[in-house]
Amino acid sequence: MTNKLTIYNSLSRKKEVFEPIHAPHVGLYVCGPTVYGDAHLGHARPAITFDVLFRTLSHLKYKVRYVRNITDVGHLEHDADEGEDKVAKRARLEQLEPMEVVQRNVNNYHREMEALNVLPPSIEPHASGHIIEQIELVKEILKNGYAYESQGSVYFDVAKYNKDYNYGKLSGRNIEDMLSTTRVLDGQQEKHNSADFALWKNAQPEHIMRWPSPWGNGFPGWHCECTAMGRKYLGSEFDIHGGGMDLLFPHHECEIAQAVASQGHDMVRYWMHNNMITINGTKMGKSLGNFILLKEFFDGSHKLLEKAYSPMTIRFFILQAHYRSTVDFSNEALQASEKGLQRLLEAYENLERLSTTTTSDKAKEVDAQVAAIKEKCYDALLDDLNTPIVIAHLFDGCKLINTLAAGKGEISDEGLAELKATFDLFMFDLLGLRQEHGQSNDSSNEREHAFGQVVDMLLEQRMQAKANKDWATSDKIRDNLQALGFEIKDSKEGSTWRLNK
RNA sequence: GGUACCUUGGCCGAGCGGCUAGGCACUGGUCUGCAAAACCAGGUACGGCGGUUCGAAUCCGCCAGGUACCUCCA
Repeated sequence: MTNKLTIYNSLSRKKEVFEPIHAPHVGLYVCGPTVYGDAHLGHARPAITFDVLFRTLSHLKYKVRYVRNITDVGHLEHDADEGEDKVAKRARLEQLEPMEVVQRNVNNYHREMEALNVLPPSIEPHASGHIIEQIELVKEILKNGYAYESQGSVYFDVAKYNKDYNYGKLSGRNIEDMLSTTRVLDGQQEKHNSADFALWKNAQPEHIMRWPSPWGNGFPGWHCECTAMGRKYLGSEFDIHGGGMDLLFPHHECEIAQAVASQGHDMVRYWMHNNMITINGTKMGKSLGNFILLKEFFDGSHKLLEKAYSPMTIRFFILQAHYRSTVDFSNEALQASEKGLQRLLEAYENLERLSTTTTSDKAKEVDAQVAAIKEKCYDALLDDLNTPIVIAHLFDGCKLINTLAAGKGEISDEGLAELKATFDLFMFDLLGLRQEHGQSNDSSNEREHAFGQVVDMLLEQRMQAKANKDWATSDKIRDNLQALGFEIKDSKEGSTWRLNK
């Protein structure tokens, strides 16, 4: 592989060649979930997108420190200044400790990410565990004159900042219009300007989640955590910051402002944003109430789902679209993904059965095809993580394997090894797909194994019947197995089966 | 209202000025005792109207429709 990784930088709105600041080290920060509820399909997208990035960077021999935070404080509902803390609200409703809510949802999130084969990040810091760092950040911004204290809260002075720097450079909005139109409205409000955002919020004693600070008891503003924790673990300048497109404004814009206001220069080189998952053409979002939980996909319990979809189907479905495109949920699309993935995985299994030849022009041709597939997969992945193209080339490999398995064409030992290596690398290591084994605990594996042997036994009897041209018996066995959900595939070597869900 | 973005064959979804994307579904064929699976073949799609160009799904303009952000959201 000779090409370099290019990524689309939201800041420049262009694809750029990725050059780490301190090679071979790479700092990657991604906004993780606010843990006040279960993860839905929308959460899977950034997790999977940046998981592929993490895997790709690691494969390119970079030493990646991947930080994905847990927001467990400071994220308010509704209006950023009036709303209730999301976690605190949930705790109140369920009569739990806030940290009980946090722990439960973090546990669930981890379980679901594991099911999706999303690798754990290097560090997963909690906002609540970094109050001191956030207070320090606020102090620095105050000291530099880009914030003001007001009734126990501290607000970022957007107008002042915008005079010296450029507030809005990431989201591309012209903040001057906003500032001039809104200035008239307030005067006696806490904020000087409605565009200003909270760095620290005063909290009354009845508020459970509050910490002491130079400005009184309170809690940090939402945007502070990422700036403070990103800097703590990745340094005052690091490579990549990712997250969903909906966070671009205000969250990431504010992060930039906070970083620049505190340290005088940018903290992040490349900003990456994944697009949204839509449902009937509209964004899937908690506030819209049209979201489907990941666990509902896995067990098929949501009313919009025709059936359950496995975690790998979800992962494959997401990877079949480019991360910067919206992708629309539908049962039809999901089922298409399910079948496509199955086809790939079965082709991989067929690799085991291929025989090789040592010398043949035909084999050389096939070997060349294999090399081309590998090369194209690399090119696609390094081109801003174009996973749909990678998958398209894997399907080419899939066709090649099946053709060989059908006894047409030849492949050399080396070609076969290369083909397998290509699938191992791209399908499993980089795209992070995996074969799904029903249950992973041993006792059920034993049971499944025993059931499998029973099916094998039946198929053996069917082979006997076929050998005797006793079609009635052989068809009866096949039809009965099919009625139970088994798919039977015949070939010259014998029959194989698969249990369809 | 402001700012971005999107509109591709039955469905999903790549594409970034010329070369078959791919998957699912469908149709025909090969194989098979019959099926299934697999393989082969088949459909020349780019919202509309103009423009630039030897050449446009791809660039420009207008129009139509849609989405996102501007308030919490991955």
